[in-house]
Amino acid sequence: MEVTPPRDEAELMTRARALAGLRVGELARRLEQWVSADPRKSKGVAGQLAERALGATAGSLDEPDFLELGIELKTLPVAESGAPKESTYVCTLPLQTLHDVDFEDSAVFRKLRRVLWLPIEAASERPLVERHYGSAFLWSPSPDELEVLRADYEAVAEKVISGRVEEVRGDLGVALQVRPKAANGRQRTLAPDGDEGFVWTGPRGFYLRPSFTGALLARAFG
Amino acid sequence: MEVTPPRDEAELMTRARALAGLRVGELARRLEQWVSADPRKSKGVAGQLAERALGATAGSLDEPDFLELGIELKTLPVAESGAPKESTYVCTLPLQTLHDVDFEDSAVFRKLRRVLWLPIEAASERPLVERHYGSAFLWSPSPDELEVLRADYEAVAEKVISGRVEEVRGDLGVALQVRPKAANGRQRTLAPDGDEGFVWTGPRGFYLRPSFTGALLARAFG
DNA sequence: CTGGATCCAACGCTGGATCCAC
DNA sequence: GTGGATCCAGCGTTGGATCCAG
Repeated sequence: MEVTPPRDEAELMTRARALAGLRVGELARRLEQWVSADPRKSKGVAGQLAERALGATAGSLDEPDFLELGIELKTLPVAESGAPKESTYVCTLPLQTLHDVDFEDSAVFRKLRRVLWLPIEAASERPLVERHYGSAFLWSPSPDELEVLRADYEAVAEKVISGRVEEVRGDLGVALQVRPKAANGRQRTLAPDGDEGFVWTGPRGFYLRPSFTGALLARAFG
Repeated sequence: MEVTPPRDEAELMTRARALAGLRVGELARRLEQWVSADPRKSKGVAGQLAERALGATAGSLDEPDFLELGIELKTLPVAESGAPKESTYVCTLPLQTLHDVDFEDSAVFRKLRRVLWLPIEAASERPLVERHYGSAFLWSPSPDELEVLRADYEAVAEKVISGRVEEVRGDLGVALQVRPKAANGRQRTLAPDGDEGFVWTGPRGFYLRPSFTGALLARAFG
């Protein structure tokens, strides 16, 4: 079952509304995709199923999920309390090429310019296939949110550019956090180290903190 | 069956001499590796079998096949006439990073600094498994050969750096040729295009022309 | 509840080259 | 014979994220 890309925002939202209340297992059945029962082996599966159901461009590299609409899809795991259960992955931290990139030209900005948030139930005692999708909502950062993101981004960029990559840890940032992003802790990649030099370090990614996405949920649902 | 890396040049040459006269199918049997009967699907297999038999470092990335000896292995398909039947792949053309690389610092130079050439029968009507390995010989470029290679390399580098990548075609070069290197013709990669700009173009590789490797054969075997 | 560690699939890139139309 | 097109395996990277120790 392949779904064509949505022609416009209205079509995308119609499809997204049709997901609200659906169990992950039911969507997997419709799309004829098997889902592992091991939680460690089914990370990301709910998001990939949603991509297929909504007609996201398959295998798009460094492009929005809905290319012609300029919209990125993110599932957002929500605990029983109503708060996000996990941080949200944004993109890889480009250690090699951060130097000549202003925030407005960054992958972070491009990814977050327009996001379709799709909440999903995330009580860890409930098996993935039993969890329900929620009501999706479109979001673009407000001027205030943009300034917070920009400040966090620039603090990270400044450290990387000046060769202090080991200071770029998870405790940085109000909204935008940096954490390891790799298959395991032994992975290594190159980062700048002073003029012309390089050091090996762990690959990292940008993430949105739960406090930030929680505020978006609150604004959307009151 | 795993073979340990050769401890020194003498051990490498002893192993290489043991390959002379051996059929590809026989070596595959000893190494317990299946070989496709479709010639299009068995490109490169004779070389990979030789690597395993001689104890080349497995999966070495951008390093010589015999790391501690600084020696690269290349099989050389030889027609009944005694001339090379194909050009020899050297390395990828690094479109992004050619700018600050002199010939002596280039991947081409590093790959060709010291090569163990392993001739192999290449009458196309003979199935791969029936073809025989020949007598291997060590080679390093003579001063004259180095100058030819350098001139070809610099001509290519000059075009790439000045943003004229579309002029970098197979008709360039006396010894060192540039040809497409990709899974298919639709592959695209980025190349410089004037100051700060980029253009999409096909990935390319450096190859040695048959006339060049033919001269090496003639020198080695008279 | 924070932040380091980890999991899978898909795709790209590299290294091994030869195929084959003109 | 030239030179553009192509084939496979192995491994790295990215994009989808969540797991889980302290």
